[in-house]
Amino acid sequence: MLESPVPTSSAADSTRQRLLEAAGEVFAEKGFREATIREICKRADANIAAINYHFGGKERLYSDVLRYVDDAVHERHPATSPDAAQLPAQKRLEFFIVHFMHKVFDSDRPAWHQRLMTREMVEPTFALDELIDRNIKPRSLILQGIVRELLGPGATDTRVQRCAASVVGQCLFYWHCRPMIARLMPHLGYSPENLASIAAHITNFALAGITASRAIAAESGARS
Amino acid sequence: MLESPVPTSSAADSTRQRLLEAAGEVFAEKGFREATIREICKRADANIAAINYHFGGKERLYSDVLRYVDDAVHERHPATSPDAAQLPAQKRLEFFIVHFMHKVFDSDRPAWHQRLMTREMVEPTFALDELIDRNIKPRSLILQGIVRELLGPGATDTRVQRCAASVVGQCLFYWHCRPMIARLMPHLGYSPENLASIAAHITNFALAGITASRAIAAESGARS
DNA sequence: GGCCAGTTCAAACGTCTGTTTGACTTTGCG
DNA sequence: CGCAAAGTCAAACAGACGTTTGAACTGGCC
Repeated sequence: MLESPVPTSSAADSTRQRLLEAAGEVFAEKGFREATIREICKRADANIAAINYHFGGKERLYSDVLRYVDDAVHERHPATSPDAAQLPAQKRLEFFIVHFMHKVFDSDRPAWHQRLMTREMVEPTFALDELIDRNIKPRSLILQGIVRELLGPGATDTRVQRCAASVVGQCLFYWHCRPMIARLMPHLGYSPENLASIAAHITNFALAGITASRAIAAESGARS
Repeated sequence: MLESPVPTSSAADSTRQRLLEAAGEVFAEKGFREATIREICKRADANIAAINYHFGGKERLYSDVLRYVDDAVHERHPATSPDAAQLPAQKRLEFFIVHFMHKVFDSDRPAWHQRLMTREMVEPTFALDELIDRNIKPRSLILQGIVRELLGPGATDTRVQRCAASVVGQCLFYWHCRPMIARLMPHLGYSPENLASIAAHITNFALAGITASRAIAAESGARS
């Protein structure tokens, strides 16, 4: 109502849009259960009944918000660089890790995304399966492709997946354990420089780990 | 009432004890907010008012449960082997990783522990600080000691902490992202053999990563 | 027995939740 | 304009929640 930059969206979408934004904030802060539609509506300057009118209930609002935020954030943060085909696997791994870290710690509007995802991991809701098929699985396959190339031909799926897990696990630790890290190492912040430095560490660490895994595979393969 | 193996505990502790056990279960399953004292009391065969009588409220019950479970689990799963002093750092790292994985995926009674800890990470409560000082910090220092030895003299604190983070991050990924892993790689279970195999992978991966980090430190140190 | 602190119990309280209701206003179109 | 559909709003609803209450029961001690 106050602003409608995109003329194609009807005026009716305005409250709907504001509700989506406000709900993203509140759900990320409080989680599904602890978030109240009263607070969401207050932040969106909407009436309580608007949620049931536009979304049909709190649950359907939640899954709509999740889809909305997930798509927005995956549009902002690509998993592969445009010229990926010409880059060696090492560079593509570096690109993946750097952008993964930036996606996770993006302090811009869709900062709720990672919070919402984390909550889905702690207590999956009806909305998780769709998210995985839609965005997580494709990205997982991209990473596995990179890792497979680094492991060389003949690497088993299990080995590829474990190495990929080691990559993502290193990145996500800084997110998942933030409250603990903040208390154990208060000096460690998440400035862009720090993020880049951490990403560089993870890349080196992972490349060495993958190379070692390749050597072990070759060794046990030769033995058999 | 039905059983009191330790004669020193008075009969009055019986309901209190049952409430602690039941509350551990329910809090782990539902989280603090979504867990209801009515369900806890039903599982403990106690009256609703018992919680306020014995603990003084839901919040104080929660922090008592957290302390209770945390101590129990850290007693079961040591961070260092008894003969640690005589073992090389590689072996101590392996021991740490294997037992860390077992602690996290312990399917016995205190299986709630990791769930409760994860919830504290997603939304820290008043109880987190005490837990960190009591159990997490000492274990973190043990791991940092091992890593520091592997990195060699002169390793900066930052480098030590990042390598330690890479170790723990790899382990916790399998826990934190369980719902996702279950959907992306349904075949991957958490049997003891699988756990041991994953621990072995992480150990090798981490040792190679730490060695590489040591080489980079030496290189940049030599350059300056 | 008489007494009292410790403990249990069913019932009720006040508050907060998501949802529904029915009247009201706005919008789009002939 | 006239009118139906779309949207908004304050108020009320029914249910669940944590907590409180006051009476009933338990056991040990004089």
